[in-house]
Amino acid sequence: MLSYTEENYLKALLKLSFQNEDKPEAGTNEMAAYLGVKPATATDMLKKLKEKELVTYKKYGKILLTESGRKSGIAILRKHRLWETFLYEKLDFSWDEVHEVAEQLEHIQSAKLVDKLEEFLNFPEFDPHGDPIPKANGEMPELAKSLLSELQVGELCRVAAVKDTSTLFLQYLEKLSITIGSQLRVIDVVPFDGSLSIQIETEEPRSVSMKFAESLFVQRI
Amino acid sequence: MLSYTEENYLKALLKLSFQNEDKPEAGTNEMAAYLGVKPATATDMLKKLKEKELVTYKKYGKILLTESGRKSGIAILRKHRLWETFLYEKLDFSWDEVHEVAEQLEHIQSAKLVDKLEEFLNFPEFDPHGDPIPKANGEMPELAKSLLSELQVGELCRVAAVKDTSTLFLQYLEKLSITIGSQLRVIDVVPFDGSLSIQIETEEPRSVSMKFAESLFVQRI
DNA sequence: TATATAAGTTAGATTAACCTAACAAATAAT
DNA sequence: ATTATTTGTTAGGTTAATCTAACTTATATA
Repeated sequence: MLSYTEENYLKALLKLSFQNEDKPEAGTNEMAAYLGVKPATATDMLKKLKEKELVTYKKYGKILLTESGRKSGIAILRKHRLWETFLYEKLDFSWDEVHEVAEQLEHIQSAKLVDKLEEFLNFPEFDPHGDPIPKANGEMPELAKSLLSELQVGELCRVAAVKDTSTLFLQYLEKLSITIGSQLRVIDVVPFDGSLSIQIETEEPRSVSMKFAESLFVQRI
Repeated sequence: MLSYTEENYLKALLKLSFQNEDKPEAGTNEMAAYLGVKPATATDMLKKLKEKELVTYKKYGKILLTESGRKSGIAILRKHRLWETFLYEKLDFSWDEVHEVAEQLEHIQSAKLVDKLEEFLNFPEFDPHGDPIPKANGEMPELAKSLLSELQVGELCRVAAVKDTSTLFLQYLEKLSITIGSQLRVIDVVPFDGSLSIQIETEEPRSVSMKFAESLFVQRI
């Protein structure tokens, strides 16, 4: 059985492996920063995780999840995203409130609970942020995502997920009334600074920064 | 903020205070036994709780919740029972499966979560075991107590309290191994003298007098 | 009342998760 | 290639929650 903390390390490693797309390994400092602990602490924990064969790692080397570690990580991510969906859909939590609570709920131990929760929610494929919810067998529904910044003038898309999950960004989205599924059209692109003018649903076009456009995953339609 | 463990001590103390009806205080060994730790461990923790003014207690003396400690305990009990209700009603957990998971869920920190959960469940007054769910303000719905003599043949109930507190009656209860919480079923009623045949837990049915049945408060389940 | 038993405390140790400070290795910059 | 910087490790310490063993106080019994 994994401790609360061990679970957090595995989940962090998994998330980092998603972030760093093509290189799934992470470094000690990266881990420590992500988890808000000191590097020395991460080193200690990584030794323990290695002992339990959840990560492969050697002194001064890169950290990688083993198959078993990945499986555990996915199970936690699954719980996290199912709980987020529950909070959002059933308990009227807003987009930016779900994460913090799901962060606690993801550690509840009960196989039955997770599966029943999934059933109760009607086997959702994506959480409120548009991220895929792993299935019980570990598979993840794939979604053809592009960044908003990659679209051409005139293209129409649907908001699929956020790349940046910071509260500030989520609150900004809320202010713009953009949610998962919102329809956007790229009206204009300013090559000078990468900013672009977009139409949200049927509203008046408005300008957003390149940083913004690089933080939003969309699906072309 | 209270730690997971501190919360458990407060809840235990509250539960023990319910159990020992008219004397709400508990002893170190009692606490330790209830929580599955050694008495020495309980002593240490009680000192800490005293420091935080959650219990009143002096060396070799009895342990009692302060007002603040009681409030915290009730808040945890509230969460526990709301979660049990959720598991039972929404996720098809069985009666005996809910406790273990609720034991974990009760420690999730989020005022909003509890209140929204309560709303989602339609402000239930009792949990699946028939125990009252404290309201947000700490009040407890009184359980509708009936006299055993008011029940119909076939009805199932839980012993809630005694009306007669005489030693003779209490000793008789002890002999029958009936305590608060014992489950009884009315098997038969004899109109002639008001005596009735009851099944105590899963034992063989036995006969008791009308006087007996009029001295025991029960809760229908 | 004296003593035996039960109840409770203290002291010292352990483990998990964290820290700081000092050091070592790897990588980047001149 | 040498140095500077970044990255990672080690050693030693802290805190919360637990333990065992030895001790003390309170209560029950003869």
